[in-house]
Amino acid sequence: MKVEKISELTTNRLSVYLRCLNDLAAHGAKTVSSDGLAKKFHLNSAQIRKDLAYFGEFGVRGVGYYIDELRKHLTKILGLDKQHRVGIIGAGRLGMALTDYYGFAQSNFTVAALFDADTEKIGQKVGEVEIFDIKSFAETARKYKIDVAVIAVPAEFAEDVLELITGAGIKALMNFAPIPLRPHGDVKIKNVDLTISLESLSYFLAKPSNKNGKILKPSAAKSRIKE
Amino acid sequence: MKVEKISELTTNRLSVYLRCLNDLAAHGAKTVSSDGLAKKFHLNSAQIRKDLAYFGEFGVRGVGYYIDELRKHLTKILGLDKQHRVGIIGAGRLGMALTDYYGFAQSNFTVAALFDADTEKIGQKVGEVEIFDIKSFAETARKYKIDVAVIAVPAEFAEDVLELITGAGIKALMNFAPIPLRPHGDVKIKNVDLTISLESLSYFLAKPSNKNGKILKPSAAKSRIKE
DNA sequence: CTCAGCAAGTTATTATTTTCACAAAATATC
DNA sequence: GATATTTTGTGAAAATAATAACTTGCTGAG
Repeated sequence: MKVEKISELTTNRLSVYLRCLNDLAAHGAKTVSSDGLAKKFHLNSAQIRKDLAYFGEFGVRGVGYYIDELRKHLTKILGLDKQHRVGIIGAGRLGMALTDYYGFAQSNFTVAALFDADTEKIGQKVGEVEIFDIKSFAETARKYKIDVAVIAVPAEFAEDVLELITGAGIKALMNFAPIPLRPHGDVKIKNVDLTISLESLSYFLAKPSNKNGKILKPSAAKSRIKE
Repeated sequence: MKVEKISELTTNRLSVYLRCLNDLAAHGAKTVSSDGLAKKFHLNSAQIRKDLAYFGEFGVRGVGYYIDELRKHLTKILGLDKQHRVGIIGAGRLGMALTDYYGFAQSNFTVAALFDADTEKIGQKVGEVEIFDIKSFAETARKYKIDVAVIAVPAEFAEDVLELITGAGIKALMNFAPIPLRPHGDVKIKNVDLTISLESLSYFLAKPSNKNGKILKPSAAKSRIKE
C-alpha cells in the first residue's frame, strides 16, 4: 500500500460503503465480499476493493470482509469517531432547517450556534441553539469550540462570510450559497449548489431527445444560413 | 459540431457560466472572451470554449462572446425558459424549508404541492402550498401539472417513494434522502447527499496530514506485526 | 486592401478515474 | 496434506475528463 493522494471520489464512496455495511449489520450479516456488496448496492466490486486498499488490508482472501471490523475501520478513517461542532451562518429558512436536520443529529455533528446579521433574530433560539451576532463569529466560535461552518446566506454575502470564517481558523465548511466558493489555503469546502442541481434537471427535461425521441443536431439551423 | 453525449459535468458548468454572465451583464459588460471569463471566475478557458462548442458556435473570433446573446442561448439550452412545477414529498423540516427556498422562487421552478403520509399534516398549508396525502400523489401530480419531484423523506422510505413517483410518470427528481437512488428507465435523479458531504468534511479534519503535518503510512503498524 | 492581433473552435496531449483480469492468499474438501 | 474454490489486492487496460497547443476566422488600424 502506497501513500498517495486519496481522491475525494474515493472518500465519498467510503461513506456509501459504511452505510451499506450498517444496513447489512442491521440484518445480522457477519461478513461480506466486495462482490456481495457490489451486487446488493449496485456498485463495482473492483472499485470497492481498490478504495479500501488505499487505507490498509482489511479483507481476508477467500472470506471477504468482517463487517463489524470494516465498519470500525471506516468510522475511524472518516473521523466519525470524533465529535464535531457546527456553526451555521444565516438563520433564514435554510439555516433553521439545517439546524435540526436529522442528518446532523444522528451523526457526530452537533449544531452549536447559529449566526445572523439581523438584529431582530440575534438572541432568539431555534430549538436549543442560540442565534448570535455574525460580528461575534470569531469569539463565539472559539467559545463554543466550533470546527465546522455551514454557509446558508444569499450568494452576495457568501464570499465575505468565507473570509470571516477562515479568518477565525475554521478549516472545514459547507456552502449552500449558489456560488462556488474556492478555498484559500488549507481549508476544505463542500459546495452544495442546489441551483446547479435544479438546472441540471431542467436541462434533462428540456433537451431535444426528451421532447420527441429524435436527436436533433443543434447546429442544423445555423449551418443552413449559408445554403 | 457532432451530436454526442453531453457529460453532466459539462451541463453543470453551463449553469455556472450562466451565473457568471449574469454577473457581468449586471456590471454593464457587453462582450467577454473565454479567457476573460476564466480569469475572473477561476475557470479554464479551453473548457469553457469546449463546453459551449458542444451546442453551437456562439462566439465571434477576435471578439469573444456577446454576453446577452450567450445568456439567451444558455437559458434555452438549460430549459430555463420553461416553467417547471415541483412536488415535494415529505413535509418535515427539510421539505418545508425547501418549499420556500429562494432558489426555487427566483428560478423557473414553482413549488406546486407538498406530500406527506402524516394525517395530522394533510390539508395544512406551508405558505401558499397545500400538503396532500402521499397516497394521492399520482392524481394530484397530474392535477397540478407537476413535472419535478423532490424527495425529502427519511432513507427507509426513499425507495418506495421513488417507485411511486416514477410510476406517476415523473421524469426528473431530486433526492435529499441519505441513500443514493438509481433511476429505473428514462428518469433523471439528482442525489443531494448531505451525509456524504458532512463525512467528507469529517475525513478532511481527521486525516493524518491534518493532525501533525506528517504523512503517516497507515499500513506501518500492520506490516510491523510480522517483524 | 492588407496585415497584425486576437480569440473562437478544434485537435492533440495529459491526467484522472473506472473497469478488467489475474496472481496471491486464505479456506474448505476430500 | 494436496487440491479445488473463493475472494482479496493490484497491475494493466479502457474510458472519461481536463488541459494545452494549434488552426481558422474575424476585426480594426494603417
